[in-house]
This record gives sequence, structure tokens and C-alpha cells, in this order.
Amino acid sequence: MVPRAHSSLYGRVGLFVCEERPEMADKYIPQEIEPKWQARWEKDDLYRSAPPGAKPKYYILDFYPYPSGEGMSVGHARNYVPTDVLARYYRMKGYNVLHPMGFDAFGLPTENTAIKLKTSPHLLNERYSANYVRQYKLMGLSYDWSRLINTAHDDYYRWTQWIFLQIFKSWYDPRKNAAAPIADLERELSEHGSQAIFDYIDTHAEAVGVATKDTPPVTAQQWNGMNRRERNDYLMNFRLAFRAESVVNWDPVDKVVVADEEVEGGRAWRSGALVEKKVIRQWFFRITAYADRLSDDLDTVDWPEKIVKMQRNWIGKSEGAEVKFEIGGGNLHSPVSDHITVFTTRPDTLWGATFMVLSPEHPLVSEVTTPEQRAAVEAYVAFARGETDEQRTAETKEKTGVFTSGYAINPVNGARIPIWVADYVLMGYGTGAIMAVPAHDERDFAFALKYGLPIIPVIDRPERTAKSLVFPSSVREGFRTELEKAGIEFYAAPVGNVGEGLYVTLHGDEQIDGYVTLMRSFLQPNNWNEIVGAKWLFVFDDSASGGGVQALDSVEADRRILQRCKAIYPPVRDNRTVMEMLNHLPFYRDVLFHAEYGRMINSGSFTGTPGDVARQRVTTWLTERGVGKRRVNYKIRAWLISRQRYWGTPIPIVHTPDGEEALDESELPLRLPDVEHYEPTATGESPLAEIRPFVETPRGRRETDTMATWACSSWYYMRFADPHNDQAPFGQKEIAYWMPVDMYVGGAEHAVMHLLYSRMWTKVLYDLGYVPFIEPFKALRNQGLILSPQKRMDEKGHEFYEKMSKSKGNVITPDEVVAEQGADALRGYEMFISDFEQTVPWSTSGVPGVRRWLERVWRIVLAPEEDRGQPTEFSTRELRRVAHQTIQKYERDLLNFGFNTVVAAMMEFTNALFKARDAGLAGTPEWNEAIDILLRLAAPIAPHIAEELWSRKGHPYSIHQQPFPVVDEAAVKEDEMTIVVQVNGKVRDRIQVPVRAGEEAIKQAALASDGARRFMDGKPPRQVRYVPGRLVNIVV
RNA sequence: GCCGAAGUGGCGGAACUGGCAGACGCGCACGACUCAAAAUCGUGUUCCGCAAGGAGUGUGGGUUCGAUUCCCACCUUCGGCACCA
Repeated sequence: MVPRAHSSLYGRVGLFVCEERPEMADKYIPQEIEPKWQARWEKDDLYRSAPPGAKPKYYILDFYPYPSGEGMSVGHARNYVPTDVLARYYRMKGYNVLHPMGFDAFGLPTENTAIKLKTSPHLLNERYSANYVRQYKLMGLSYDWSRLINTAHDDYYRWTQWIFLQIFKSWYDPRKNAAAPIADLERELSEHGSQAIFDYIDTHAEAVGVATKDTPPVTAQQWNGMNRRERNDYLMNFRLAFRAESVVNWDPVDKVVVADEEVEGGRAWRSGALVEKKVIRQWFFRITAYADRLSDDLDTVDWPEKIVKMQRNWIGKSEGAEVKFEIGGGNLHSPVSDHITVFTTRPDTLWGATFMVLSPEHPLVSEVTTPEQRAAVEAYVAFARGETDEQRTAETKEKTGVFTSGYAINPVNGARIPIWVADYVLMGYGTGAIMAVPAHDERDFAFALKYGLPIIPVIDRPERTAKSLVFPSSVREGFRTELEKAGIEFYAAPVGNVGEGLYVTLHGDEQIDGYVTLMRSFLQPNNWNEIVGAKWLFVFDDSASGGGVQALDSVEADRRILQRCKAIYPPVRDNRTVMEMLNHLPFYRDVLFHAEYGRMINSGSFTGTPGDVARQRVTTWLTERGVGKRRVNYKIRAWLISRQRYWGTPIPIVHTPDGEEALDESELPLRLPDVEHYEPTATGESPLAEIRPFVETPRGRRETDTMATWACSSWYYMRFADPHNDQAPFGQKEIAYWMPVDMYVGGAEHAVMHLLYSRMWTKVLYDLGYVPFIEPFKALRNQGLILSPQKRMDEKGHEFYEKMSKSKGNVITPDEVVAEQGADALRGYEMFISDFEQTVPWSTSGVPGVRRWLERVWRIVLAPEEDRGQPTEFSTRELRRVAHQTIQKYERDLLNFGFNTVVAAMMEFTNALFKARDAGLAGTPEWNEAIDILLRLAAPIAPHIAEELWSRKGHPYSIHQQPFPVVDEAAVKEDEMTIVVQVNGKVRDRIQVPVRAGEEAIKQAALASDGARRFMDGKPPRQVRYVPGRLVNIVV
């Protein structure tokens, strides 16, 4: 086994030792031992999971990859190595471990490559995934390869289709709060009609998502009079997998519809193209029905807080009320509806609703528009429709809108408020119409300022700050002195170019009232002064008629006040509202608007209602009067699953004359046909549409859309439990034993989509009785990204590291690292590189560092007699202590995902062994025990070298079937401890004391220490504090 | 703007519950071995200071005998969301 290339390096020692103990003399050559053991493990099927049994199970899963032609980089291994270490650890701890791998094989990149290379995606899939398997094996990962999954194989997607059908054949019964067979719904409709269901939805705010919006009610009689086609169409409003016409995001580059989740900043996630709007009939999953459970059940999982937040945010639950506004004023009598319903989370601000805004797509826009405004409104609606999402959401975009000239009646005070159309109101959220409360909503505030709409505060500022600007020469002499006397905060500064004014800030109602009194007596004739913020008061000169203090408490007051101001001070004549006038003064800007909860004001009989109960009380009152009710709203939309592409799971539906119908389960799998061409069609239809034998069936035209890959990945983790079952997606025994996944590890980029979809499928399958758990992934962890090792500079001179990518030519592959340094060194460095969750650049000098550690392990195990260093003091007791302390630290850190410190602990242990050797301990029983522990601890991290050394030490194969070492608590205990002596919190000395020493003795020893005496300077200790086992702090 | 994470040597990073800041590794310096180099081994390596000593965990405050750790305010970087009523 003398290596060829290394013989010259090796010569001296090799020749000498080879003759006597050839096995001891070998150098560590991973390139030889790694393939050898990998072949042996594979032959012996060493990592195969046992069938469900009495043993406790541990299911540890990596996010399965999308296999690409580029293969893996060292960045991908950041995910796979730590989970492999855990899998190996749990096996040694006696668990039956499930650690499988598979491929998310369907999807666009492969299809696009196939089109470009004029080859078949089937072929590419096989090639790519085989390459991945090769790379995985190269790294010595202990997957159970007998469970390999490929989602593009028909023995897998058959069951994806099967689950699709179960979802298609279900609806969400809000009364059971669970999915139920669609047949139950049909029965109910034929016996009782839809009344009970809609009544329930109406009175249970959380149930909004169970049926398509605006589904018409039917009576039993109507239902029974429907033909099959009409019934099928009606049921689509309830099915959990349904087809509906909708505006979708169209990616003109990939020629495919993409989901909301796949659009980032108006651009398609994969292709980067600006998405366009298109109306197509599409397949969806009714994930909205599960919104509440998806949100609530997040409480039951051990996931990173960040991911939980992102999911909750995506679901976007908000509680509020729905309020009906009568359409009125003028001669408008709508034949469609006599009211507009708005959704608000702030029913407590209803009295401040001074206008209403409809989304440009709102069906009542043309109803409320008067003839004279029609042209303007239609032009605006056309403009809004033409906008891309990106334009519409552009950050700096100023609000736009147009008045319809129609009015609505605010139900709480009968006020007649104008109805506007503006694109800042989205049709897809709430009811597509809002009541605008400009005093307490930032968007409405901006809009009202721009268009001169009145802004009336109806919620008190919780912090009682008010401001007042005293205009130059608007008050009599002595006012300033009075302010000072009253302790009021103010400063003097020029007001524009009209002279020096006083900028007053008031705190608390008492001070404000005092200020008003003062102002009333000092205000000069033909002047006014305003107090804004905590109170909204205008003090006018009393001598004029109707003078005194006016409050800005209504639209009428706004008009009155403004009129008087204009009369007194003409420069303000162009202002349309008081708020607009105040907004011109920068001094006031931070007190004009607030969105906090607070005491209701200017709200009729509700004035004075405290902020914490206001919402609730108003909602109850609205409900009693029949003009509103509690309502919960979710941001989450139906999950778009259709793709008009070839390379995906075919949707098992036939379009019959009677509507969309399910394939019979016996017809599954519905295979993807082999075809010559699979370029997207010009029309945007799936290429499958052009394959007549596929499309044409005796029952009707086959659905030609395929499913997005999110469907495949929504259940693959369940298939691993029983991957070869051809009777069902999985056996009951297997799923109950293995699921849920105990530890799921992957990148944070799937925080919303994959994890949310998987959770929904799990809940549907749970409701239908196929699985016994409500959450699929008990614990989740995200690994950090690995960046390229090269530092770059951006235009501003900031240094940064870029992501590894083939196009940038900076990819480092596991292949090259393994070839150079071996898989064990790569594994060690993947763990050691950084904190697991941290994004970090790859370091090319890091792997050799770990390699050196492995070399040291090799030497200390095989040839402890060589190269003795300086003799040291090291007892057998200490050796045992280090060994057992290492076991402790290793387990504690490993279970906390502290992989880097696990490796560090192993390095320290190895260093200690060298010291022990120098002290002459090699060969003692304690030494042999320590070496045994070292190898067992190394096994999960560096499985090849551990196996090789284990075998060379004469132990029976395999180390990977050995139990994990058990901590000897007695050995761990120290006999002596080092106590730090501090004087006034600064370390001044260290003393050695026996562990058993009492507190008093230790304190005395500390006081007597040289360091302490020197720094106490002869002063008596004021306090002596002892922290057990750690330190003594002497305070003087 | 909102939400989240993080700021510690030349670098990656440690420090479990408030108790020795800088474990472990990289890099660097010096030394040993060598004709020499590589490899290996040893020693040192936060900063200032010859030293005694002092300063020091993004900044400024606070709590405490004692703060990288807790509290308040702020700055910077990264990630996510973004007109969601």
C-alpha cells in the first residue's frame, strides 16, 4: 500500500517501519480508503432503515434538490453534511433512522435546457440525478438509497395525481372545520340547499375562504333542477382543487403562468421577465380555506421564528369589520346594488371616514359614476388596467385617483361622502372598496392632501403632545413671559419672512387648557392661533362676531374655520382644507397624523370610548343595527397550480360535456406522453394540447395543463416512509411510524411556498383520514449560504462576496475538494466553517486545516510512539476527564446545531491526546479507552477514517454499528478547580482549590492571594462575593 | 416604511443560565528538523506600553459587586415583506 506519488516523502520512515509493522506505517491517504469503505458500506447496505418496529425512530430529512446540469457545489453540502452527521449520531444512539434522498425532477429549467439542446427532459433527468447520486456518495453521505425518489417517474407522480383527485373530490365544511367529501355537499344541497352553509359563513368570520367569492346561493329545489353540467360548475365554487378564470401573472419569456409567490418585484422568479396580466382558466388549490389553521398550527412546531413570521405574514390574517355604505345623493339609483361594502380593521375610526375609494376593477365603479365624470373615470380605469404590477407598486409612486361624482352615506352619522376611484385600493383584498379615514391612515392621508379632501381627527393622540405656532405680532406684549412663567416649552425662530414667531410644544391636557386661556386673553384683534395634535383648537379674536374657540371636529367646522382664516390672512386662500393649510408648516407635520389606538373623539355618542375597547364596541353596535359585522380577512389567495408546460405531472381531469370530471383512480398514472416537440405553443396553451392521442379520449378532451412542481414536493417526505408501495401513496403503518419528520433542514428561500403548501396538503390528508398528524415537519432549521471565496468590490468601494454560480465561474465543487483533500476533510470543514445558519464565504485554506487534524488523529491512533514531543505532566485521571468531557460537549453542541464547536472540541481532544502521549500515557488502559472514544466520536463526522482506524486497531466491522460512547459522570468531575480572584471586578489572580473546599476557605484563600493583596492596597474588603466554582470578587 | 437576524483580533468564529473575552482553526512571526525547500513539530500572536499597567466585544447611556450576555436610544450590514385598508 505504498503510495506511488508520495514515495519520496515517505521513504525514510516507510522503509524502516514497513518491515516490522507495515499497517502502522501507512500515511493517511483518503483517496484510497474512502472509495474502499464506500463500496463496502454499499455492498452491505449499511444505512438501510429497518421497517417500522419497536425501536424508536428518527426521521431526518434534507430539502430534496432540483437536479441541474451544473451539479452540486460545496454550498449544497452545507445542508447535507450536518444532517448526515446527525443521522449517523442517532443510529449510534440506537434509533431506527430514516435518512432518505430524492429528486424534485419536474420543472422548467430542465425543460428549457432540453429544448435548447434538442434532447428529452426524461433523458436529462436521468443524467442529472445520476450525477447527483454520484456526488452524494462521494461525500460519504449515509442515505438509504433503496428509498430514492424521482418525482418525474410515473410510480411517483401516479400518487401525486391520486392526491390531486382526493383534493378535487373534497370541499371544506366550515362547520366541521375540515375537508369533507364533495358527495356530502351534494347531498346537503339536494336536501337543504346552500342556505345553512352560507349562513354559517356569514356569521363565522374565519370561514371566508371556504367558497369562491360571490357564489350564488341555491335552494334544494334549484339544485335538484340542475343538470349535471350545471351542478359540476356550481361545485367548482367549493372544491378544494378547482378551475377558475382569473387574472394571472404571465411570464412572456418562459411562456408560462407563474404563481403570486413566484413573482418578485413584478418580475418572474426564475426567468426575471416582467410579468404581464392575462385572464385564463386555471387550476387552483383552495388554500384559503385553511388560512386559519395554517396560521394557528404554527404554534405547534419548532421552527425558526423568522420562518414562522414570514408564513404568518403571507397568510396575513387581519381582524376587523365589514361595513355597508348606502349609495346615495344625487339621482343615482343603481339597479345592481344600493350599497357598497367596505372592509376595515379600524371600525373605531368610522366617524372620520370623509370619503370612500373604490378599486378601479370594482364592479360598482360605473354604477356610482355620474355622466359628467364618466369619461374621466373610464380613462382612469383604462390607465390603471394598463399598468404592470411593478408600476403600480413603485415605491415613490404618488397616489392617483379620480372622483366619480357619486356619494355614499356614512352609516354612523349620515354624512354624505364622495366616492373616488384610485389604484391604491386593490380589488384582490377585502372587498375592493375602502372607507378612507385620512386622519388615521397614512395612505388616505396622502391621498386626501393631494386632492383636498377633508381630514377630521377622530382618535385622540395617546401621548398628549400638542403644538402651536404663535405668529409674529399676533399676541400682545408679555405673552412670552407668561409662557415662561407657566413652564411651557417653546423657542423663538423666524416664520418664513414675516418675522419672529414662537414655536410652542405642549404636554398634557392641563398645560394645553392653560395655554388656550392665556391665548384668549393675549390674542390681538384680527388674528388667530391654532393648537394641533393632542387637541385640535382654533382660537379666534373674541371681539369679532362668532369668535372664541373653534374645534376641528367635523367637515362643517373644517369649512368654517378655513373661511375665517382666509378672511384674516389671505395668503392661505388656496388651501382646500384646514389640514392642508397646517401641513404647509413643517413644525406641525409630526402631529397631524397618527394611526395608533386611542380614545374616540368627534364620534357622536361614542366620543370618549377608550381605545382598547373601541373596535369591539363599534363592531357590536354595527352588527345590532345591521349595517356591519365582524369580519376576518386574509392576504393569502388561492394557490395557482396550473402550468402550460410539458415537463410536469399531468392533471388527471377530463373535460366532458358535463364539465370537468376526475379520471378514475384505476386510470392512474396518467402518463406524460413521449413526444418530439415540447416547445410552448404560441397561444400559451400547453404543448400537450397539440398531441391528439393524449388530448382526445372517449369521455372528452383531456386537461392539458400540468401541475407546478410544488405539488410534487408537497408530499415527497411522506412517500419516503413507504416508497415502493404500488397500492397507495404510502402504507398506514409506515406513515404512522415514520411521520412527522423529526428534523427538516434546508435553505430559507423555501420559507413560504414549499413549506406552506406541504402544510396544506398534510391538513387535507389529515381531514380525509389518510394521515394521523396535522403538521409534517416537527422541527425545521435553515443552513446559511456559502459564497465564493473571492472578495469583490462594488462601485462604492464596499467589499462583498458573491454567490457561487456557473456564469460567474466561481463554483467550487465537492468533487475537486474530495479529490484533493478527501471527503472526511470536506465534511469536517463544512461543519467547522461557521455557525450553521450564517452566510459565509468559502475559505480555500479551511479544508487543509481540517485535513491536518485528521492527519493528527491518524498519527495519534496508529503510531503514538513516533515523534515524541517535550515530556509533560498529564495524569490518567486527566486523560479520562478530557475524554468524557468531550463526549458531553459533543452531544450538547451537536443537538443544538453547533457543528463548528463539535469539531473544535474534537480538535482539542486530539491535542490533549498528544500531550498525554508526551507524558508517556500511550498504551495504558486509559489511553486505549480514550482512543476508542476518539474513534467513535469521529465516526459521524469523518466516517471513512474512523472506519479505517477502527479496523486497523483490530475491531470488528463496522464502527458505524457501534453504540455511541456513554459519559462516565465520575470521570468528568474535576478534583481541583481554578478560582479567579477579582478585585473590584478586575482579574488579579487565580488560585487552585480542591473541589470540595468550602466557601469560607475559598474566600480566605482568595484574600490571601498575592494578586488580591497587591491590589487591595491594605484596605479592608467591603464585600467578598463568591460565585461557586468560578470566582471570588473582592470589593474594596 | 414594516418585520427579522447580525455587528467580538488580520480572517472564519468561541464564550452553556450575567462571572477568566478571544476556545478551535486559518493567516502571520520566530525557532527545531533539513544542504535547502515542502511537510511536520514547537513557541508566540486583541491593541497601547520596555515594563508595571491600561484600554477593549458597532456607538451613547442605564441596571449590577460584575455586562459580549439584561434594559433604553442610536448607527451599520444582511435577509424578508411592501399601497393588504
